[in-house]
Amino acid sequence: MYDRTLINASSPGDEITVVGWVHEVRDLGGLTFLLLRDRSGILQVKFEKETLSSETLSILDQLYRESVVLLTGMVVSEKRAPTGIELVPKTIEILALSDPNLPLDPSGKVTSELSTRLDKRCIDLRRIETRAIFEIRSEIQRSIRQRFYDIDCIEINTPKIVATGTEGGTDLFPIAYFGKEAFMNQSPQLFKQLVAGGGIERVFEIGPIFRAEEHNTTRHLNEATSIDFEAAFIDHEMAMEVAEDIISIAYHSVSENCPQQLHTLSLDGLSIPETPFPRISYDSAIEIANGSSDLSEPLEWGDDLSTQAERIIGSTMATHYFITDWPSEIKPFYIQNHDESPEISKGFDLMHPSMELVSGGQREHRYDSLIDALQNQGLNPIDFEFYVDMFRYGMPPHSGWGMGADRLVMSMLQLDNVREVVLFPRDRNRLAP
RNA sequence: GCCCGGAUGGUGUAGUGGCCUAUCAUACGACCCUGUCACGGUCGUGACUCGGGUUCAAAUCCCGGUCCGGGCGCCA
Repeated sequence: MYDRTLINASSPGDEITVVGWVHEVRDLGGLTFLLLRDRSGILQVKFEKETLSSETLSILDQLYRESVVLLTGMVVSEKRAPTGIELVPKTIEILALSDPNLPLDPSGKVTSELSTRLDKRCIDLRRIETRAIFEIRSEIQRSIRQRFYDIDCIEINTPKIVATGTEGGTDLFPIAYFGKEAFMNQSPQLFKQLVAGGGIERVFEIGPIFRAEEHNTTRHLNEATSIDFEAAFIDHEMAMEVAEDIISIAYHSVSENCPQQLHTLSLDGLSIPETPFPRISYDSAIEIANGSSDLSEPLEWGDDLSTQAERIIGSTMATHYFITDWPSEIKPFYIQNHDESPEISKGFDLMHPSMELVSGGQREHRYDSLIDALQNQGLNPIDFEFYVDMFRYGMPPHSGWGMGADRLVMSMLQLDNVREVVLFPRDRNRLAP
């Protein structure tokens, strides 16, 4: 559209055309500085009034912050300028005028509440901090995708409209489907198993999941992005190795490729968690929690870990860690149990000190055991026929996991609300934009 | 689902019964200013979530609604 030069690619002596947003105007009287912002940075433009035409002066007068302009001119070296260079303009053209009453301040002089920022996300995206978050999120997904390809995975897409839930169907969003009962899928779980256990063996998917729980926390959403992995002929131990490798590669890539964005977020020298992550059993997790005086209610074997318990264990571990050997009864039916002690499962969780990041395990691939497991959890195998039936035709041993992409970004960037890392979050009361 | 908290100019805030004709910052307008970099200075514009109640008097107390934030449960 325009043959333009990016701000960070312009150097002294260049005759350039730049386009972008008016970040700020500083009128000193005879001299006016305009700070122009594009996706690459901010450039100071100098207007000396006595050299300007009345036309240019009147344009300058209408330029509210966040208006979009096109400027041509000469880049000069100027040590008094913030970036060491400034633009001496020849022409200025307004591409889009902005209303002066901005719904939030992209220059960051006045802070805005998260809810205001989410309501006006388009304007919020003009803040360099917000942009840094999504640039990093993209790098995380790019590097993870790359790693999956490197370990021979195929990227798949499974349906988001389903007839039945993963673990029952209580917390699903019902939708109208030509007169039939249907739901938004809460997880690709069953489908990715069918693909991995089909002929493809190694698969991954990065896609949306939907949960209808009316929770109200800073780490839950009703629409989230899940990074799913599933592979045939690997056990839960190997699946854990893949999980920690994926986390590790994400940290390394961001550290290496996003120094500018990390700096913007005051995260210079991002610390990279060391692998392998410690593995602790469910039993010792309970022990750690119960050994703390901060725990208000002691846990009994078979209880799920409370948020408080998770925090206590997290601060004790002080790094990413796995919890293994969970009681079978609190893991889903598709998780395989240890043959020698069936009350213990081959399920695992990968925890960040502040929250759960990954849930996975070795799957039950034996038809009879799977039917038993379904029934033990009060589910009707008939409801899962499309899935269960396939286990009659040579389902290989397989394992996998699902990782909360939003939580990965949130925990890496030490943000206190998952909505910060989702462009247009869906929560209990937010459905737009 | 249970529980707690909040709503004041465009934005972010101060204000716990009369001192509020409501503070400050930013924004916007006018004027001054040729090296700002959160530019500065002077003046100005602009707001109490809605409905009901208590009171001589309500932004402030009470009840209800709406909207929002958060904790727990559960999970990714």
